[in-house]
Amino acid sequence: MLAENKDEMREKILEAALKRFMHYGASKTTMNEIADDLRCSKASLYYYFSDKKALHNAVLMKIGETFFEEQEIEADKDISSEQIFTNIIAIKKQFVERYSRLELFKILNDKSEEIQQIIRSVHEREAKMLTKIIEKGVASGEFDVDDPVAIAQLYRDAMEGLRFAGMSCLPETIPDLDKEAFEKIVAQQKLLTEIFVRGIKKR
Amino acid sequence: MLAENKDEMREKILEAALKRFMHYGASKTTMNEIADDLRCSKASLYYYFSDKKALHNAVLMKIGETFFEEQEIEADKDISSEQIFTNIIAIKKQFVERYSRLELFKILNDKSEEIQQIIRSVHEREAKMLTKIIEKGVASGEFDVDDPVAIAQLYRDAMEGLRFAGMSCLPETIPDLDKEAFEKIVAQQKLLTEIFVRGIKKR
DNA sequence: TTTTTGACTTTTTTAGTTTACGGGTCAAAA
DNA sequence: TTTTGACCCGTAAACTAAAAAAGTCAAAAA
Repeated sequence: MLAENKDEMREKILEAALKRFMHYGASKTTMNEIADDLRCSKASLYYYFSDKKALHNAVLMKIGETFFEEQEIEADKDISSEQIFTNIIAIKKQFVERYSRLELFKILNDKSEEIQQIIRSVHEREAKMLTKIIEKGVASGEFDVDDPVAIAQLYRDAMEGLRFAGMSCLPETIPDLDKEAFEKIVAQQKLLTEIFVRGIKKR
Repeated sequence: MLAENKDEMREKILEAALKRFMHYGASKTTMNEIADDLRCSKASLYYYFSDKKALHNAVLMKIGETFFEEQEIEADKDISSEQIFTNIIAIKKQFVERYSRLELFKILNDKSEEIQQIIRSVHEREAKMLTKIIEKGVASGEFDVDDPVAIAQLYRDAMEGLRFAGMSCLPETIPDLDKEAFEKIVAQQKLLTEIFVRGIKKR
């Protein structure tokens, strides 16, 4: 037996899968390859995960969880809202750099109900966090906004949207973000954050 | 002869092409169909346009020109910057509604040098217009910005980016904008404009 | 001389077929 | 309870042939 118990084996599988995913991309990784890495049979994987998509989702959740925790810790810090936003941008930047080879978009692109559910819950969690930050600002008298929820969503969408700036059309070929373009996007996110914060500040 | 002179014939072809493009989409329109509509031979079209792409580009330029003129007239009006931005959003909205069936993205998606050139010049023209608006605001003491060019580009990218909000991944299938989602994007653009303008206002 | 055209060639799309690979199952073994 | 080899099966890539559309040109028409 490879592991002491079921959970540990699941964990080992997730680690092996993540390693492959980060090296070759999720879509180019076969169940056989993961099994071979673990010196076990493919059938074993199916004992722990009902199918390949379940494995994808589990990997996704695993890395997503730590990603979110980092942000939420940042969000609770007792610093200016603008500083919080900037720090969150930095965390996201790290995350993208770290997991760029993972081809997350290919996993996310499938329109299955499970994935859609995950995406929705991620959005919700992100929205909650951002709303909380803004509400904190309102409570402290820093901000003057009517509808913190709408403002949070707008901020979120604007940040995400900047990633697509410059491509006036839909890129079916994934634009492998060259260092330069990537840095520019981050710089724009920071600048927009600055303006946005000023724009909702009480005066 | 169908037309008095060469320019008039070119014009007639462009009109026929645009009609077809708007009805069936650019990619589903053949040169033969356009020729048949005009009761002329396909070979005639090639006398006026070197190839199909040249026809695409010409149609693009034609509608793009009027589109830009409308905006530039708006940009020169003597009203508040915020009002100008809002009016430009409305013009763009009309334009998208009007030409949505044209499948512009399919034309724009090809990476040929000619198209890229057009896109670059469009971006430049848009940048110039927005920069001018902001500079006007700076001159009148309404705005306080260091680098109007950078701010204009940021505003432009943020507006464009909002179109992609909510799709956390790259949609290879073109999202035919349902009325509802479309209206939401426009609303967000207006709201972000409001905040953005406040954010760069002198205080 | 300028413009148009029918007949032609070349290129691209599409639809149909085959094949190989990877996802997934299961009864038996450990 | 966990693991496995052998097997099945659906699908996506690879190939192919046929159709359609793009593009050319010499000769006719204006």
